Amino acid sequence: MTSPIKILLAEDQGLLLGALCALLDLEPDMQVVGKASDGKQALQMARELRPDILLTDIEMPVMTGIELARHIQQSDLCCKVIILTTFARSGYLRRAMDAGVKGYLLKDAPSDELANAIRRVMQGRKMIAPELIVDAWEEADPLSDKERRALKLAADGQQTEQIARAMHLSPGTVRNYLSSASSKLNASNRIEAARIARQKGWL
Amino acid sequence: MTSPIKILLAEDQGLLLGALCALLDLEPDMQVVGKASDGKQALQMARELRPDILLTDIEMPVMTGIELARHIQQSDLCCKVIILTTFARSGYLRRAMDAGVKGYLLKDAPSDELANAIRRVMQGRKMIAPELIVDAWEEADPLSDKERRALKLAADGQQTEQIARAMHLSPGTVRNYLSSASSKLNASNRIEAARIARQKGWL
DNA sequence: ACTTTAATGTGACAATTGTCATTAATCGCT
DNA sequence: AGCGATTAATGACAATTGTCACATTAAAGT
Repeated sequence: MTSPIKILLAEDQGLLLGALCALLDLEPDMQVVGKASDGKQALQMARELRPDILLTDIEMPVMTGIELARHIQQSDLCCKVIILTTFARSGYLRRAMDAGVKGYLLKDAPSDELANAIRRVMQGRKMIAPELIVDAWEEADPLSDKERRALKLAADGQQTEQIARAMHLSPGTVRNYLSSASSKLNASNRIEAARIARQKGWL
Repeated sequence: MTSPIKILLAEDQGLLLGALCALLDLEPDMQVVGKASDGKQALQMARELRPDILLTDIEMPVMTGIELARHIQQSDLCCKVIILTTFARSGYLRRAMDAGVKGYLLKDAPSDELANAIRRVMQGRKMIAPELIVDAWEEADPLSDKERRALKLAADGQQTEQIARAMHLSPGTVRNYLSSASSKLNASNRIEAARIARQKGWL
């Protein structure tokens, strides 16, 4: 047997970070070499520690897991990124694959599968949570950037006037954007549109 | 030293459940005697296994952690319940205290604090996440039941007409409820009202 | 029996939102 | 310069929402 698989963890939820570390350290062929609680920190540690695997959450402060994966991909590090997230959203998966990740797992999965997934990825395979494989061939995000931004603000309860100020647009234009977003998503108002978009991971 | 602290875990996120188990089993004075992935299952296991501590999430399928705590309290089990949740919402904490829980911790906390918190609770202390202690003396939930229900549906993007049908009320009445909810929460529309209510844990 | 109180409904009006057709300005491209 | 595409704005109108004053009804006290 060769040297153990060196793993770097990135997860902002302190408890899960520590617990994952305990879990993986139980595996004789793995070794957690570092723990980061945001994306930026993880990137820096990856450069120093040269892990084989970077296991990261998506939603983290400072830098998201997706951005992190993109940076790793563009660097000279030969570190395989595995995403570990709560959200079974097809939009996230698509963006993650574009960023070159090797695995996309859900926190819902039983914990004993994790170590195996890591080993498979080390062998060069890709591991995608089964719940998502079907979804993956779903529609692409139809929203424009402006539509997305307006929808986000609307979902917070801001009204047209305020959204317009925030986006440096006229109220009329904002209503146009929200209207077109709604029609693209087959929603009957901005709130429903936001809900749908969020559920698909487009928001 | 006496026998180890017997712990039952309830958590629907499979990965965290397994990882927590690994983490706690590292402590020499603790022993995880059971793992449940929903509230109902946890209640049944608590009756069979008689753990000293029940460590549970709030948001679980079938039965929430709060309901679970209430059942335990009303039973003859002398099992101390500790809530472990992502959400720093004062409403949740209040309801949890009413249900007689002995601890309320956040998943954000560093993992090494968990074992200590459990030991403290075993000694009869109460452990509340510091972020929440300030919040705890905040305002009580001002919403009526109908207001809450209407707000929930509105937050989904349903419009007055549909909400009215769902609640067997006239559209006018629904608008009245939403209006009064908004004014109670100092919101300027139903969406903002829903956002505020959700943030406080009232929804 | 006679208030009181809470829950529900109505109607009216203003404000906000949704929809659409049309126009204007800007940019890249040939 | 001229063409299409993109982005932003306008105006008009209908629909939905927010607000409030005011019935109506049915318990719940006293």
